Amino acid sequence: MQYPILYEHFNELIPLQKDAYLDLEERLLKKSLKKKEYLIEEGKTIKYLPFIKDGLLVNYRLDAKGNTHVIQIRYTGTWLGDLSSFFSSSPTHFNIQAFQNTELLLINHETFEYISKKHPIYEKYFRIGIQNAYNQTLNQVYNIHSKSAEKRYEELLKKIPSIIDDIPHYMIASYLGIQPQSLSRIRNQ
Amino acid sequence: MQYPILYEHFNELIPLQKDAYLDLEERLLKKSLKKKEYLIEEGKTIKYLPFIKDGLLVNYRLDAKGNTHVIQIRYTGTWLGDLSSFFSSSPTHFNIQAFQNTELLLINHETFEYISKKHPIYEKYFRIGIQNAYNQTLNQVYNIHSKSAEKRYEELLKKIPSIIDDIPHYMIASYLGIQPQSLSRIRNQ
DNA sequence: CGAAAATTTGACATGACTCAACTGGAGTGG
DNA sequence: CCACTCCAGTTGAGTCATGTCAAATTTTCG
Repeated sequence: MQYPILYEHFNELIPLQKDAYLDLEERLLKKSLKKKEYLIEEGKTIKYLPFIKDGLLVNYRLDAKGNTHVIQIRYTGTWLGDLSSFFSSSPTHFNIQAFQNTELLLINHETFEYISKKHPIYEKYFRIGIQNAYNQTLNQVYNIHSKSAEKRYEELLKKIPSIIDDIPHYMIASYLGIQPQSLSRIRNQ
Repeated sequence: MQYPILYEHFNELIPLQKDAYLDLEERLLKKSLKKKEYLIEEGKTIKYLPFIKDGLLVNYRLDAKGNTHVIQIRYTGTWLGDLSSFFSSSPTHFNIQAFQNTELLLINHETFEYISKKHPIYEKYFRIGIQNAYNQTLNQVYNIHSKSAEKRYEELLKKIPSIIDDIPHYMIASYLGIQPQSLSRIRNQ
């Protein structure tokens, strides 16, 4: 087994037979990103489901005025791509950028088709994984609506203390839905 | 076939064999809600996946101060429940209320287990359905971060012109993340 | 070291909130 | 069927959190 972190990740959701896992593992593609490099850029069609073997990815969208809006920040041991673009082969609206050197494992369409047909448990696995991501995002909407920027910042820091050193502050500000100046003032207390 | 709207709904995502559909249909439970009645209340554990056969549901959360925050508004032909509570048998944080008389079709655990084992295509169907809901919610986060309350209101009205007559304005305001007074002022132009 | 990028600070503007009062319509009971 | 009550919606005045614009400072990195 080459990637115990991925095997563990599956097993946390549902028990996975080792041979079913290995059947996937040997078909995974690898990709490395250097700091500041992009995994996904707006307008392209996404061909992979990316798992972060080690590193850090930030997902943002650009609005009509060219301002960036960070939607998601994900660390080692999670997935971050664009399911919609991958499954419908349509151009993505997202930009996903690494802010540390990052190692990825990729599933392409052929492999996805193969493993979900051969081992139907994978379809269930992806259902649960996406369901968890959906719940997180509903929670994100609730947080934006119910809490001040300051409180959201505090909670983020509590959840991910290292974040302040991991990515530029203007990206954290954007994730919180505020300007870098405002984050600076919040931090100044 | 008793509920062509549900059959259509499945078929829009992936082709579904009629016998597989009927196998589900005969196991569905029915539930009616009168205007203002609740489908889901905070603290309870959700036992069903609810499909809106006809009507309108609003999903909101209460914060520490007791203020309500509307997260989702869903009409006929869609699902709205709490997947997390249903699948993990944990108490929900959500309140889901009908604002018109509403007819629901319910899937319970037993039925979910039965149909997803008997017809594995359903697991794929739910994966895709949840994936679409997830994408909608990501889009919601992007909208909150990138657009003014006024613009979000305009876009909501454009997407669902009838909404202003369907539910109380204070619920629409909450969905937009603003106070009823602010919505009133926005509308006054 | 030096240029470019990121962060901070200051001054001022503004969108949305809060509190309070008022208006209008829906539903209820006599 | 009217009178009353209650709730939703509106309006006004003042406040506050965050934005905007501009400049200064600090950090990063070739």
